[in-house]
Amino acid sequence: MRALLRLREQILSGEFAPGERMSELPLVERLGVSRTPLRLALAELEHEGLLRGLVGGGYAVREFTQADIRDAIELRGVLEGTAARFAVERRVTRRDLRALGTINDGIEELVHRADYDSFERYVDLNERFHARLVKIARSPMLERALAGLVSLPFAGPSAAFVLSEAELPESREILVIAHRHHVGLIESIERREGARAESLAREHAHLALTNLEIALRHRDVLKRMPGASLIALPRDGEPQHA
Amino acid sequence: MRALLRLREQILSGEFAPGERMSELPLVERLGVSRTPLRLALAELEHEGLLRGLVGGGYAVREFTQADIRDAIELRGVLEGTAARFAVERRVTRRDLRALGTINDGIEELVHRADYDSFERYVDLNERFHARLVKIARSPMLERALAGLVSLPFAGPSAAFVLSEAELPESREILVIAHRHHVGLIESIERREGARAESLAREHAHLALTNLEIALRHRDVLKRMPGASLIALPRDGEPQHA
DNA sequence: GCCCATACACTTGCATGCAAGAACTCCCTA
DNA sequence: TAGGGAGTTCTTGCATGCAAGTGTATGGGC
Repeated sequence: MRALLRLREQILSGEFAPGERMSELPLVERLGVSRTPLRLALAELEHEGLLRGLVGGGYAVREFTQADIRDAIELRGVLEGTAARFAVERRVTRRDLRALGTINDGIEELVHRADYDSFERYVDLNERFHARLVKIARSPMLERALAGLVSLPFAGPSAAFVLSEAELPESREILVIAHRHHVGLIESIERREGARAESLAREHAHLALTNLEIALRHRDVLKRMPGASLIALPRDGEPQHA
Repeated sequence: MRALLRLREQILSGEFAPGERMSELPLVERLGVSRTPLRLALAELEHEGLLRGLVGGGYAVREFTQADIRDAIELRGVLEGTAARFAVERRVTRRDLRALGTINDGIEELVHRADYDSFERYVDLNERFHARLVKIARSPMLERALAGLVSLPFAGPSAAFVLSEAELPESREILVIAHRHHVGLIESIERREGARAESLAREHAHLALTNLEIALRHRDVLKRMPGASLIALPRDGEPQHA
């Protein structure tokens, strides 16, 4: 377990160049564990998507294009939209809706604050809102599919909120809009409006995409995002095909 | 690798009771491999969804409810629908469309035949159609998400076609309808009708669900499906909550 | 007779040693 | 000088031995 945690941390902090082969022996002395747990950790991280297997055995850090990130976020929207629709179709309880409402009330209080503690609490509440939304869909399969997506460092529901920490002017508005999306989601689920709930969840994810595109224009901000070194940034003047 | 293949095969053929602890030492002599590759295989199968980790370490064969299976198939529809929409939005090439058409023409020829060889060819062509559909979405993230789903034994695009092999009267009609769905999918993608393409793919997956529900009424047929022993069948007179 | 404590056995997790395979380099030959 | 072959080294994959933790069973004490 130690091997997994330390290795993931080192990968996300950019200590390995994407694409280069990660030989086991150097990693053994770097992480202070034996090859057996290391191999397990490498296999685990391949499943998470952070590593990719090489042809002759061995692994390399995976590199993500901006298109990959866009797709991952959009797919999260698609799956969370399905979660919202499932919640509607499966008669969510009032208790679940109240829980969502309470979390979102907590978010509302924080939207207009600017200190770092508030930011941390915001991220925590936001994660809990999204986790609860998936939970009320009552679908282990859906939970599994979403878990496979948000294991990617930039695909989670709060990944792009490095912006508000950075106090960019756009970030405040985005928090307001995100809160409004949450309100609409609760409302549409309560009224059994499945199609609206699904679209809203998709649009909500697109907000993260907007967030990300702002971050990509402020690369100093992007650097704070864990796993930023895994993103293939196009060299200036070399447009990346969408 | 040997360990992984043999273990998966034995699980799918029902040689382990769902829920019971799979100790390593008995598996070692059963599979004829050492504990090291065995542990890797166990971890791999946990990721595939066939095993679940137990609290104090160790694994058990996972049991799937009918609701799980329904959800997995519906999620495949959601993701393949997204693939179809991506294909539209990303300007699929004529070459890709031709390839889909060619595969589907091959399917049309087989729909009205009844021999076993034709069944095998049908399954092969069907798999290729779905694989190509995902490919033309040009999204590695989407491919990954779908791969995580269809690793489940009953969620793949051809899993429920044990029916037509069994020559049930309903199965012939279902093949005709499935072929028509494929035609509609190609058409809508060609005409850049993203919403229609997405809905059609979803409806197409629902056909597999219909298929499965027929199979659940003919349990002798269900038995032919690999991994059937992992399905929690409700005891008669004990309705399963949907 | 019942409950608690201790000891034993079984389980998983880790480390190390070994073998097989592939790639790279160096040398020899054409 | 260039190409091929052989040797060496580095790589991953597998097996086994060992230790630590947990659960259970048995015995002793209250």
